[in-house]
Amino acid sequence: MTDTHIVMPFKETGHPHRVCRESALSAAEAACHAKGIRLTRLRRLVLELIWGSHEPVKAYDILDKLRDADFSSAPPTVYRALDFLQAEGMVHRIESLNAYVGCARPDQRHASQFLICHYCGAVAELDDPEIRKLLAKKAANLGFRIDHEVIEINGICAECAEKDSGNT
Amino acid sequence: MTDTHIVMPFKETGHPHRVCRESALSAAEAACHAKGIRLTRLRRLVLELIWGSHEPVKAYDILDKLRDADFSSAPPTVYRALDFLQAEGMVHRIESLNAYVGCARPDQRHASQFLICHYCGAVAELDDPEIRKLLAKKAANLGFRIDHEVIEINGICAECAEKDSGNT
DNA sequence: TTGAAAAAGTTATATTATAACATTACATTT
DNA sequence: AAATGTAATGTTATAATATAACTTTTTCAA
Repeated sequence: MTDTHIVMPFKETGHPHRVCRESALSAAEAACHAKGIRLTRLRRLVLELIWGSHEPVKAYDILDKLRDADFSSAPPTVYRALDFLQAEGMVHRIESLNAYVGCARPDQRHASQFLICHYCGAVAELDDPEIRKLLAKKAANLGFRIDHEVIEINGICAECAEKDSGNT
Repeated sequence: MTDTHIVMPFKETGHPHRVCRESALSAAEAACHAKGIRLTRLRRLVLELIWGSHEPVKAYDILDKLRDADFSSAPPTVYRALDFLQAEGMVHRIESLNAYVGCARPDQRHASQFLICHYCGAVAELDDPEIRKLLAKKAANLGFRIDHEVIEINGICAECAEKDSGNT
């Protein structure tokens, strides 16, 4: 048996993604209020755009959309918002894609393991204690002090694998 | 006990890094000859430059050095060589650094786990079967088919941790 | 209300990477 | 050796990603 915590699954189960987004935004607002930091209109909008899909979103795509909301569409605008959201754990950067995904659990610091489907582009986020512990142990064996883990597993998700085998 | 395979340690043990480099280059030449592919002067030089240190090397830094050897220093020159070397398993790309390291074991396909010391900049490469298996198991539980793993653990290596605690 | 700090705007530029086409080098057949 | 085809490299242009440095605006608290 596994105690894998699925922070974000590939496919929403029983509700539209809009629900994820709304709940993430409410949580973000509450968290910022609690911490005394500001989820400004810009930051909120960037977070909203990132939550627009299960797929990682690129900085310049966000930037294009900011124009529609009358924000400056100069790069620093989006990168600053992204920096803030990352620092507060509301979004994660996917290094191998230069793209950003929302995090459903900004409240607790956690290690993430991302599964990236290169067929549909969706990303799932896990926080698996066994993986975390094993890596910690291996690192410790070498006297290495872990600061941050980048774990991005590329492959094909269950749904796409099925579709794929359907074709011939 | 662990069966972690250390593909490349942080610190060479008992020999200068030059020895690693020379042996990597000889191995590369032999491998290319055996496979009937060409380790041209350009490709060999790029590989040599990457093996120049334990630290990941950036594409444009390589490019600068190619100029000294009378190669075109236009970006495609280096990116094509890097593509070739990666495809043949002679170098790995570190996604979180946009940089490249030599691989001491180009002969066998393997998963890699990189430990990156953000103090000294050095990178170690592991191929740990336990990690590989655990990730495979976790992925399989979700019906996910792994294609390629990006595992880049950021932190402080043993040697730097020591130095660091030395200062106060 | 005003002054400090935080956020956002603005301009410029750095860094990383690829597309598309031209030329050269190499290996093979003639 | 000449002709040919392919692989490799050169060249030019540009795309994509990201940051520096400075200005203006907003916010909030004294």
